[in-house]
Amino acid sequence: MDKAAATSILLKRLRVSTNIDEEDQRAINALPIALKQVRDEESIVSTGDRPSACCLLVDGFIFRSKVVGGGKRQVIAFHQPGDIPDLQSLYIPVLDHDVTALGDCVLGFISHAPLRALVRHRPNVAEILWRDTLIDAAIFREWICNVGHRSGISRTAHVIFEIYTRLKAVQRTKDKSFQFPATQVLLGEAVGLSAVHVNRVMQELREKGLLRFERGTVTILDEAKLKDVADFDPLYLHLDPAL
Amino acid sequence: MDKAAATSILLKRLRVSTNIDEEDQRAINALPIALKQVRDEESIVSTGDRPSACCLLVDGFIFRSKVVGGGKRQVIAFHQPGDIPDLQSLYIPVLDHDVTALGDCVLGFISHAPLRALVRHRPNVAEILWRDTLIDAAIFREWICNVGHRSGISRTAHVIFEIYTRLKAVQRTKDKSFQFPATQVLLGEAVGLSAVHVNRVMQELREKGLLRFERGTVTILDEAKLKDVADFDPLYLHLDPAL
DNA sequence: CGTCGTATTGAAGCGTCTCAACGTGAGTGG
DNA sequence: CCACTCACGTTGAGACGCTTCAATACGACG
Repeated sequence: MDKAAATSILLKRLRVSTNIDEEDQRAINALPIALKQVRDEESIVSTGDRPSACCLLVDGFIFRSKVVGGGKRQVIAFHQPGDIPDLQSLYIPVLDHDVTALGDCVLGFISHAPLRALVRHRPNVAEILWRDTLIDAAIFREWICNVGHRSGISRTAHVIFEIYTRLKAVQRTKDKSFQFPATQVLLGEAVGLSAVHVNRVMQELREKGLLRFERGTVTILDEAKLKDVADFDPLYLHLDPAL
Repeated sequence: MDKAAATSILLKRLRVSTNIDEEDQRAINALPIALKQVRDEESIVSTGDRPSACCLLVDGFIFRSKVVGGGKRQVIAFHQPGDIPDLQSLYIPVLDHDVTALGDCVLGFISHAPLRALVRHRPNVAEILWRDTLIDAAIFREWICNVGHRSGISRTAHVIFEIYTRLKAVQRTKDKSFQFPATQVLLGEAVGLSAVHVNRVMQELREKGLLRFERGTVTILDEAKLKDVADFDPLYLHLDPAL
């Protein structure tokens, strides 16, 4: 895993739009990226930090979380390769949540200065990055609905189906299964359920033949039914930038 | 309420940063804004729409919502004058939620074309607008925590304290009270509680001497205690752009 | 081979929901 | 100006989803 791999992931992500021209690509290629390995559960940036770089997730998973009254933790997002989980730090200096590695992963740090310069001089790139943060927000909105109005089984199915859909979009699923090293405890922190209840929900999902969730790998057994139980409509992911 | 008033609200909002220069202000002043009155509960834009303009809230309140399985509605945001609730439509063509008037209000529509041109030629303005959408996202994150991990009374206190804090920041509160024409049903849709339970929570908040919520006006009785019950930390609002 | 994190199971408790009834005030038409 | 209506707020009672606590099982790892 080297700098070229990181640049390639970034380019792939930005090139979803046809607006990127050769000049833009050259500028992106010229971007300095500092690679770093982090291990499972390792903190990347935390609440109150004022980072001077953004972090591109090159390989592995990341989650973002906030601490809610009395020390409980709410997971607010899961990220996959290609995502820049703290892109907002470019324009909001103080971080209002924590970013943590979910399993071992590879990061590429891009300093704010060159990134800001890129955004200033390459409006096409700026638009795509802005758009990326807007989709981030769209996912947050869906998560509000998820924890706000769906039942335990439905919301659990929903987060998993979301991850599945996003991974499939970048060819990171094998058949109907994918790696996802979250524990039931962490999943509970994401959907606002106790770990005990997540466990019961998982059993129900398994018994109903919808999915298996075991030791870091998820297998979708019945995609249509799962989507139905999850009350999942992919519109909010805005996967096709033309739409 | 005329176009000058709308432009003034917009300028005030954008000028939070010292980065805006005279040239930027001229460009903002030149922006065509079409005023429109809408009445309580009237739909402004809906899921699936492809708006060709963004809407600046000039006076009144707006809420955004999504429909969750089986017709239930989740309110995902409340907006106040100066906000542009559908700014994201500038770069995400299809809307993934509904935008509705909360009480009668005055809107200023700004077409995408001149807004995109402004963003292209005035990077200072682009940054502030981008920042605005990032703060929007920060508020969504906090709402996930709210519905995910807080008790009924705490989450209800939290939304109200958030509105209070944001209104105070733009001098739209009188002493410790402000206008807010939401019903208990709508509030329930925002915090993920039934209307019946919101009612009971409101009684508890009143009995504890924390706040009164009556016919469109909210009065904060004990700011410190309410903040405590709400588990409220204003960091996520990023009110001071210098921080 | 013991230890520790994770998954699993059971049972009791409670926060919130649902249903259903009733109160209240504002607006409307006769 | 009264009677009607309707939306909103309020109250009570029973049901249920989920939590908490506590104990056990399992598997990875030093």
